[in-house]
Amino acid sequence: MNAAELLSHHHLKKSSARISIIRALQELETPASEPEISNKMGIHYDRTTFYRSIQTMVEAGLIRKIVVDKLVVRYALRDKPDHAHFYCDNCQQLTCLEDIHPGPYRLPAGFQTRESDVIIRGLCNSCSNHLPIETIH
Amino acid sequence: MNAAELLSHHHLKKSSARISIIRALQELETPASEPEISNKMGIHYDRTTFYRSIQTMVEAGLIRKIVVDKLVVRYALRDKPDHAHFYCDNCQQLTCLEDIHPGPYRLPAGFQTRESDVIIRGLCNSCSNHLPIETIH
DNA sequence: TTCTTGGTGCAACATTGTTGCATTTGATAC
DNA sequence: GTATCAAATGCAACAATGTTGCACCAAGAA
Ligand SMILES: [Mn+2]
Ligand SMILES: [Mn+2]
Ligand SMILES: [Zn+2]
Ligand SMILES: [Zn+2]
Repeated sequence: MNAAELLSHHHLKKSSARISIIRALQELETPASEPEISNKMGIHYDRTTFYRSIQTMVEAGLIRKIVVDKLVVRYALRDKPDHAHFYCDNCQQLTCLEDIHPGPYRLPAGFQTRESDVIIRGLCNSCSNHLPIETIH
Repeated sequence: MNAAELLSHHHLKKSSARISIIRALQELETPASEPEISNKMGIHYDRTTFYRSIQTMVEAGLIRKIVVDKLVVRYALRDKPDHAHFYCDNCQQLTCLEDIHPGPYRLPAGFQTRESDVIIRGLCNSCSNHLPIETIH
């Protein structure tokens, strides 16, 4: 599904910023940070517009915002069912754990879930294999 | 358990900053942000020292850092078993869901979990009762 | 083509966390 | 108690990320 189709699917106007953000995310194929996305978007990039566009698309459900930790925020197209994410403390790579689905959670009476996040931090397979234990503090 | 005992329990030096952070968290009784904690700490507050002290105590396992979203970070004493947290999009209150425990998760081979977070966002019981539906956008 | 709503670009600002370095303090040994 | 030394603190400067106000522009509908 291309950028224009995704936008009309979510009842959003087509606009240059939105289209280039979506294309950047499609090329990157993995959840990406603002700097990573802006690199793909080339010149004529405005940070304010980025944040406003991202927010619109997040609220529309087109894009997923994954907050691993303060200073570690990644964005991804919401093209797969919700799933947990693994963040490697060593190599900073974010891995989609598409087999781990959040919830459903049994909440106290009256609480309404809008969205849930599962973030697992640790060492990824590559780092736990290649790293001598002493260097992991 | 008082502040000094908690520190020695975790093999950390007693220091004025650490003690007053712990006391603030004990008084607040709920996960609190840096501004909330610093208010409780009164005058003679230094933000750099706060962040260095918090980091030390988080790494020692004395304090839990709960990242709800960028610009929404809360800290709490790690005095209960790990549990999920509910963040109300309307009133911004963070509720401990002590009955919901994260994981254990079955990860791909080689992945090692160090810590996991479950954040559920939506409307709390108070807000879903009192709020007319139209005002929830 | 015109109209209108909403998107964009820019400047200024806000919040939260970090780094370097000189000074002070807590814990231990004497 | 006093000396010692590593570690904690305080301050200034900086960095990263997101927000707000406002003038201008562009997409989509009439
Ligand atoms: Mn994912
Ligand atoms: Mn809690
Ligand atoms: Zn890794
Ligand atoms: Zn609420």
